[in-house]
Amino acid sequence: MRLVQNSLHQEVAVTLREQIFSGALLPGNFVDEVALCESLKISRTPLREALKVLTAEGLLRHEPRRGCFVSEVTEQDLDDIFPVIALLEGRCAFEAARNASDADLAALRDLHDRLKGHADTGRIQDYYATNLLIHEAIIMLANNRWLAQAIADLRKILKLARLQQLHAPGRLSQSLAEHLSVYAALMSRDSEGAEAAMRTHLTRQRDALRDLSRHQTKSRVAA
Amino acid sequence: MRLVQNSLHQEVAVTLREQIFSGALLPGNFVDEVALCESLKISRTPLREALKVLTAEGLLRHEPRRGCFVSEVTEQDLDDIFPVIALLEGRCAFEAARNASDADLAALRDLHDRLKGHADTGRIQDYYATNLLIHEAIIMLANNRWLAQAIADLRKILKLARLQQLHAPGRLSQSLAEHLSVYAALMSRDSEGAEAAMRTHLTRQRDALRDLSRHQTKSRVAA
DNA sequence: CATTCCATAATTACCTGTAATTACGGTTTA
DNA sequence: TAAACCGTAATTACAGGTAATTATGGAATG
Repeated sequence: MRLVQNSLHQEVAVTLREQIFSGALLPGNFVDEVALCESLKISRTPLREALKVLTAEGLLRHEPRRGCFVSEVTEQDLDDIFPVIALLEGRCAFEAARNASDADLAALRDLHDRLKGHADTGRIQDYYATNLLIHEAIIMLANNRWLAQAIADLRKILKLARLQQLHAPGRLSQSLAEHLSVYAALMSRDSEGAEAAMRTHLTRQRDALRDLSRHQTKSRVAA
Repeated sequence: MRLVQNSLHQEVAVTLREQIFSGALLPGNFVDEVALCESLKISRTPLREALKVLTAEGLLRHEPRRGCFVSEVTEQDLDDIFPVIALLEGRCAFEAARNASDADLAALRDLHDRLKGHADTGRIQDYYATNLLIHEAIIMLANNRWLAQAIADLRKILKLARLQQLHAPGRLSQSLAEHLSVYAALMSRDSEGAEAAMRTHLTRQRDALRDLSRHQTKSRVAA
């Protein structure tokens, strides 16, 4: 019997990711090693190892002899990332349409019912949580480890960007309709239709974000 | 003026990658920390930091309290990875057809001339080197940092797998024809044609490798 | 004879000290 | 007054030591 306790640097990496995604460490911020060591009550070695890992993931940027900074995501990055995710998740939808069992489709149906419920009642947080579950379910159904990995890598960066953004107001009903379109294609085992619908969904999501950020910028300038 | 000397762990990471890709460290092999420290004449800290980075990249697998091992790539991995690269590099070709300047196309023409030369004279090593240059050129022309990053991540794993494989004998002329097909589409600014041709090229490459590995396995069993 | 247990050796993981580099503040100088 | 220079403080990077876990080999036991 082997009871492998994870390395400390792995747990520290998890903690750091949480701190970044929760906004405790903001994009552009300097990562203070000694302060983190004290707050986490660990020594510098495992922390520094975790920093190397997060840097390799793209969440941090490392400047030799100067330290680590939380990565900043530009509009250009989003313009680059979204088409790639659309491509990759589109492929997931394509494969999912072929692989999904009846039970899988039933589970998806349940998720979409909940999604519609959240959209109708306007619960944005719940909507996004369920939305994420659906995306993850479809990614799982594609049953391709490396496809999933590539998407996860990019989604990490998107998650960073989301900290700098507001949520679009009228986006929910549009997003729901797009999701139902993907779902309908999956139900009828239309792989190409599912792929196209998923691409459309993610492309529109980028469009919505872009409109929003334009508005944000304008109000900032106005204020 | 700032003269930033790279961190030691970064240089060690580069060295380790070279050792892996050159076959000095083979897939499945245990990575002996103390032995590497002595051969590289460094202490354990920067080496261990580099190991964390390579692990995050997927080149190494880390088992807590047991050490690091060079990743092994299965046929299933290849079946998963190639379609994704085909998708991503297909997109690169699509964008390249739109972005390429006349000078870019001229440079590509030169590369393809050399590719043909190597194919005609049967210089496999040179062929693969030039082949790689063409792929990289098209990736650069797509001008999408994250698309390039995703491809680079996956190609690292492919490079690992290539150590375990032979080269297909009659593949060169077929590969050349596929490349010329991509090139022709780029020349005529046919983005969708370029995308489709690049996908075909990478799909066929997987097919060729699969046939080869079947043959390898059979001869191993026979021997 | 196989299996379990224990002690020892080897190795990983973590901590801390030292060296090296950078940032900062005050002083001097043009 | 502004700019450049130098000394000090702070911080990163590397090295080596200590603790903790795992692997190994031999002895004891069923």
